[in-house]
Amino acid sequence: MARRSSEVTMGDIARMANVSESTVSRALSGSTLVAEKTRDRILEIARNADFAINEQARNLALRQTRTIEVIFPIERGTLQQVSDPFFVDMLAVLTDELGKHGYDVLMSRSPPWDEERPGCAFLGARADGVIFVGQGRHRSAIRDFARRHASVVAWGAVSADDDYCVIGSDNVGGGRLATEHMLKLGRKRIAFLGDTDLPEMRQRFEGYKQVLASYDIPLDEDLVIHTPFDIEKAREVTKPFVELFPRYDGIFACSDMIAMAAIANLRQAGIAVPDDVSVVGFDDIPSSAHVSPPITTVHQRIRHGGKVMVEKLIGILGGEAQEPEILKTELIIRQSCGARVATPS
Amino acid sequence: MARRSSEVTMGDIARMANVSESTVSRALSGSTLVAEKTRDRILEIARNADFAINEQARNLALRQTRTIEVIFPIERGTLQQVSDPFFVDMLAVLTDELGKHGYDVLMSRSPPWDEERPGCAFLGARADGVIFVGQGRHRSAIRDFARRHASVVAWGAVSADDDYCVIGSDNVGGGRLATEHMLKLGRKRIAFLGDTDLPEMRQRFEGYKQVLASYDIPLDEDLVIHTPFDIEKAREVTKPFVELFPRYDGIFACSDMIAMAAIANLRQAGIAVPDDVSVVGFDDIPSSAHVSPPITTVHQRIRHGGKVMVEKLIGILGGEAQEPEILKTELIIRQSCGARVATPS
DNA sequence: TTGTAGGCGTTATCAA
DNA sequence: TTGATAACGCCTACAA
Repeated sequence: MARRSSEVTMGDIARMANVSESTVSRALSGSTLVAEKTRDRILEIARNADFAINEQARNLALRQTRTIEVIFPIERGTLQQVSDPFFVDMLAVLTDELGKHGYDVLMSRSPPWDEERPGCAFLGARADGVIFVGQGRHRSAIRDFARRHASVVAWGAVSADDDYCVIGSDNVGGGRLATEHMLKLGRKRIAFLGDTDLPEMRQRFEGYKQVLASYDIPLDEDLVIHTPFDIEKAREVTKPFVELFPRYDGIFACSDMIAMAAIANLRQAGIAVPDDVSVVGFDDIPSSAHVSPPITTVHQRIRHGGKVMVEKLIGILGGEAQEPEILKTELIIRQSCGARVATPS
Repeated sequence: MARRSSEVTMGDIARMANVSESTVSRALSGSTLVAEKTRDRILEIARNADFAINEQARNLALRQTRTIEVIFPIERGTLQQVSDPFFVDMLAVLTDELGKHGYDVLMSRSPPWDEERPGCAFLGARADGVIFVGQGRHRSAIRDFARRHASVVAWGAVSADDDYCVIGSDNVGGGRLATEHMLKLGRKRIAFLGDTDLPEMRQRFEGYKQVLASYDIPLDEDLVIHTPFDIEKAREVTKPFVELFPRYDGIFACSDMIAMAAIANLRQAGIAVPDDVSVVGFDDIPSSAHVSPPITTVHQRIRHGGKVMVEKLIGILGGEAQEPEILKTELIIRQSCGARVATPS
């Protein structure tokens, strides 16, 4: 139903045009060192022959790849996790921004060191640089990788001892915003839903704890629920949690998807959001504004973050050192935490 | 903060080990034509030197790319469109499946012919094959591309006159399922929300019309609303539409995101779903089961579809012709269309 | 078991 | 303005 292309090379075109390969190369690259007539003739021939340049060879000669590897270090099998709109948005931004700079995007779901060949530190210098979208549980591996190999930029939890360039949201601040918002609304017992094994979530948890402490509220371990990202699993995990009501009157969910799962369970149990329980999410994914109730959430500047990562990486490729950057987060107040505030009439 | 890798080549390793380049090559590729001692010594040296093989050169020599280009032909600027979980799920599946076959994934958001170089039919044979995730408004361009160049597989509306391998859902059937479900529940005036410029949506619209016809219900053009995918825009577009109530008592939305947007507007206008209006979506995205009300929708077998596309493409690369395939759709009944049915007690 | 030589398709340098 | 020629880094006969 479809055939391989005919693999015409510059040599073939050269032969057809009765010129040398170099002339063909010049004509195709728009060099001024070719007579206009010659160029036009060559282009015509190339077009008719369905010539497609071999980028591998070209890049080899030019000593470049013009490719950036974008890695989503996500456990295999947990497909749903990627469905989190966060990843898509990020991927779309990265693809666009890298494209503007002339780079292609090589997608990976596993870090390069998973694919070792004997003797190769890692499989293939197939990209000029690498962007990790999330560091997951691989921080030290990434650090090691960055030290030895390609230019690296990562999205995730920024910390003082990073020795590669990390860009990420102010998760601690975001956690504070979310928690404090509910306390100010008069909520007293705020639960935390998220996976504190992940550095970013741990930072959000940190912000949560800070605010509790500043309000002299002791941390209730029973209200800290280890909740995965995947909405199905989050739904399962939060089902028994819902029964703890009324031990809590507020929920800080580490992502909007988790917030949705929790709200679904609460509703099913006849617990009203926000009347009985306030909920704040994290991410500000597109649909969070359009569900019922619209979710109050901590906005992450994903678009901006993607742009910054690309800029930094380009900088690094150009030989400049780049500083990490922490992006401000912002509380988007909707209706899931307290009608008193959200629906002034 | 990160340096380029030192670009050690096989030649360097060879020199360090006092052997020829070919021996290094053999050692690294696990050939049996190397003495074990030699190999171990070479591997040791390579590892210490942080050697990373240059895949470009390797692939050039092997006359392969081991790369598949995955194209999401989505208009630039409409970032949100990609956020549709459909795309992410598909991308994740494709990445996994292609990975199993040893292929890397090159992401693109624009078709190759957008990046013409003078004289090149398209920029670069940078992949062994191409997967189009959605054909958008580019059908004839894709057809042309497929005829002349790489091995192509596409996701989208399957039609009899395709001359390349298209995989897609039974959209007509899905449209029928959705529409008929509401009619059977006693709804009489079903609205259609979607972008009929896109072939897949047109097929769903086709199914919708077929059912109306079989029920002797005339098509009411005012109830056919040209609605974009992006949830924000869908929300805007459906706002005035909501005011047409009660001219309709059912809505067939071409995607779950559109359904969500419509439901949000209905609720805001005080119109109850499903009591006043039934809503059926399309896609069965993960969150559709966890919003309120849970959305009745037409399930697309995305995972399966992705696998099939990869299998077909691999087949084509192996020289076998491949047939197009239409994937069954299934109605997932939840609560957005009629409590009578969805909540038996 | 190892080395030599030629080639993969392109670009760049140097002559002509 | 054009054409040899030598890279680019790796692979693979063929020879030793």
